[in-house]
Amino acid sequence: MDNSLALSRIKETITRNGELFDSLAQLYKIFADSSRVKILVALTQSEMCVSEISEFLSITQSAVSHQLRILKSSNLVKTRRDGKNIVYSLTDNHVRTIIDCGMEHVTR
Amino acid sequence: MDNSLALSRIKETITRNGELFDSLAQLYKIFADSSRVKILVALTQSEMCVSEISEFLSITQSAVSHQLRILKSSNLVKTRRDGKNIVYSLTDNHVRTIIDCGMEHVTR
DNA sequence: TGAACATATGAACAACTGCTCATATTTTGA
DNA sequence: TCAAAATATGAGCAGTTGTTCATATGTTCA
Repeated sequence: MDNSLALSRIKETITRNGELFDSLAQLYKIFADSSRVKILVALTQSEMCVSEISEFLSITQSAVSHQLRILKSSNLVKTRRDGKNIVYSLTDNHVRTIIDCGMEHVTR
Repeated sequence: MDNSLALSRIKETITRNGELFDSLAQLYKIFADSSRVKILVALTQSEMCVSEISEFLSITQSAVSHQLRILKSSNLVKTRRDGKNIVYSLTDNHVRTIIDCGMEHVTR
């Protein structure tokens, strides 16, 4: 059987949409770190500030802050000020969906 | 408002299920590379052998082979021999689901 | 059998990542 | 107004990752 026609169509798809798949990999890169995943999972439960997050991650406040900056610049979380605290929360429900989706695979 | 009770429950959840979230991050790490994503997307369309994959990725055959080894050892793809060729295909539909899920976010 | 083809493997390297430490910035409340 | 508290930022570093090059392994078919 000759499937070279199908293959060239696939090749075309991958080549033409290359940047799209780059963004996809870029998105997954954000979820590809244990600290960030835990932060995001926690935020699916409740908004919280940096020091609260630091409490259950065994990394410094500085490290948490660095990670939150990555999450914010990727538009996965947003902030609001509450006195001395900066309160972080998820921007939308996409994060929840993506985590649930991966969880389904991990716990299968 | 005092939400310290809720917070300690979240902290408990994150701490107790730490390894689970580690695996989740580990899973996403596999999707966090442009070459691997493109390989997986291609395989959602059709099974194919190493040289065919090399054709539409701008990396060497060796690099493709290295990536396929990662995908195989993570159980995302399986192989069968067909003469001189090793044909790769997805082990199940989880991969498709995860890609679709991320795609939804990227193309929104 | 042996040359040609397809794939796998190992070493080496540059680029990237996540962390800590030190310090800067911003806000509160006495 | 100023010390204390909360967060952000930058430099530096060790560990990881994706690639290439060279080469090994395995398969076909003349």
